[in-house]
Amino acid sequence: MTQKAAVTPFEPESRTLADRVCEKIVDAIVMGDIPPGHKISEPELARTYGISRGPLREAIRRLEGYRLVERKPHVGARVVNLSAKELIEIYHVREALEGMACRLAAENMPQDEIEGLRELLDEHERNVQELDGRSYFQKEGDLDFHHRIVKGSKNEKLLEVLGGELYHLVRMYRYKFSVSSSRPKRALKEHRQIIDAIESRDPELAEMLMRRHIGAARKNIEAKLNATTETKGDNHG
Amino acid sequence: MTQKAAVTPFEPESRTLADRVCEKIVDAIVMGDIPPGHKISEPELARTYGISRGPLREAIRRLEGYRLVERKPHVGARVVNLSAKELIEIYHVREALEGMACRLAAENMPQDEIEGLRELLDEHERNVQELDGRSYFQKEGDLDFHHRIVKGSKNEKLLEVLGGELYHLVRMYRYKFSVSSSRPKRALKEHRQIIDAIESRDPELAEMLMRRHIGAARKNIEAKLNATTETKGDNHG
DNA sequence: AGATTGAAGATTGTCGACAATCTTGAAGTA
DNA sequence: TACTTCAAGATTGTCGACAATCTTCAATCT
Repeated sequence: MTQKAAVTPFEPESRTLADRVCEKIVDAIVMGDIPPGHKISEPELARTYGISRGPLREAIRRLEGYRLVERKPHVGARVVNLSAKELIEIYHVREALEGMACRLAAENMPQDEIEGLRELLDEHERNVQELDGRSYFQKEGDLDFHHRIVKGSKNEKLLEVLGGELYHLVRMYRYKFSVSSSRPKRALKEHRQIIDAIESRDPELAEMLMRRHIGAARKNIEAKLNATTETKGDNHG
Repeated sequence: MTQKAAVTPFEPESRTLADRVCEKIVDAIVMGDIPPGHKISEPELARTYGISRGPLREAIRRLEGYRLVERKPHVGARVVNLSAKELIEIYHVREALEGMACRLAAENMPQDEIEGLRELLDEHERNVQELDGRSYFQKEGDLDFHHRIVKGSKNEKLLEVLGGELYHLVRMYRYKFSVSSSRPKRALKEHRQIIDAIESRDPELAEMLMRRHIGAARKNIEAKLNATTETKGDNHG
């Protein structure tokens, strides 16, 4: 708190190089700038981001923890290319985990967070009415809704697993499949039912509704996949 | 397949240095040789295992992925020291995840794996009768039972999450709390009920029984924690 | 022609050294 | 005495270079 801020020209960026570069690569992968199945070349990325291979390898190792890349010894890392089966598997995991999160949220979520969630849903409703159908922002909003419920469960481990391993993958693939946002009104109604159950402090109902909600999204994807499998086959030709 | 094997004296150890050292450190932490809360010194461990800091940092980063250590920038890594709250949280996650695994196992587990699981339980029963009470091996056997069911779900992501983030922590703390092995006969009976439900291809019942089983273990730990909290306070003084 | 072998190139794994940051302890002051 | 300051030591972050391994592709053999 002395003149420290004056000495450093722009920002000290207390975070490490690996931190920042990892974040950038995550965005690049999630946004599709680095497509699924693409090779992760250490020298190339090191040049791209202007850093040495040391912190870059640290960043790549973190991406592996996020399940965004897969590494083989002496061969290198590639961006994951989820098969249809794996994508469905993730939704089974989400159903179990977020169902439990919803149950715990019904027990532990503070009243003010519940009210904040209701305001979020009101905002979503305005977006849905406005765009009426192809609600682009609904996707982010949907993840925000789910994220807040997990936080409301007050279970740190739940947040770690969902946020650390599954969240990035879901973000990565939400652009391909319009996951429940194809029926935004229906999803919004389900969201309101869920928050009602949480506010009623009814853990069993809250869990059941969330599992049904995610299960419906899964079946929606399964249907789309079955439809496209006929014409296009598996992904990644 | 030429005389390649003759050239290499002992074993090529195709695995990387980081792989082997990581495994050793995992064992050291799980076995308690490196106690919870202990500082992970890079130079010290590098000397201990006779390697450079490069692969050692790789190993430590992997330990962070296993949730066995926590790192802070410019400070270092420490072995995690789970609070009572966190330990309970893990059992909530297990209840959700393994409940789903059990549901899926009832749908997907092949008949031969089910029979293998029955043989495992027969072996457990012999151990229980033999030792009648303090069944040391029951702990490993219990984890083996749960692991096989997760494999039987045929859901790779489920296996990744449970095996990658939670399994090591459960192994690490199973020595402190005798988790359900305090009632081995009861646990064995529950295991048989679960495998019956799986063989009956009854997903709902299978999930319910597994969740009840893990929930009972959790309540068992909660009781022990409440009992010891009075005398000893939180862990890690 | 097709398959196999081998060498050249590139990439990953490992190492040692330097810079930046944190921790520790003593010296100095109110 | 208690608190602040600061300097020495140690630790982590970063870098560049070398070694081991993999990949690629051309030359050779069947």
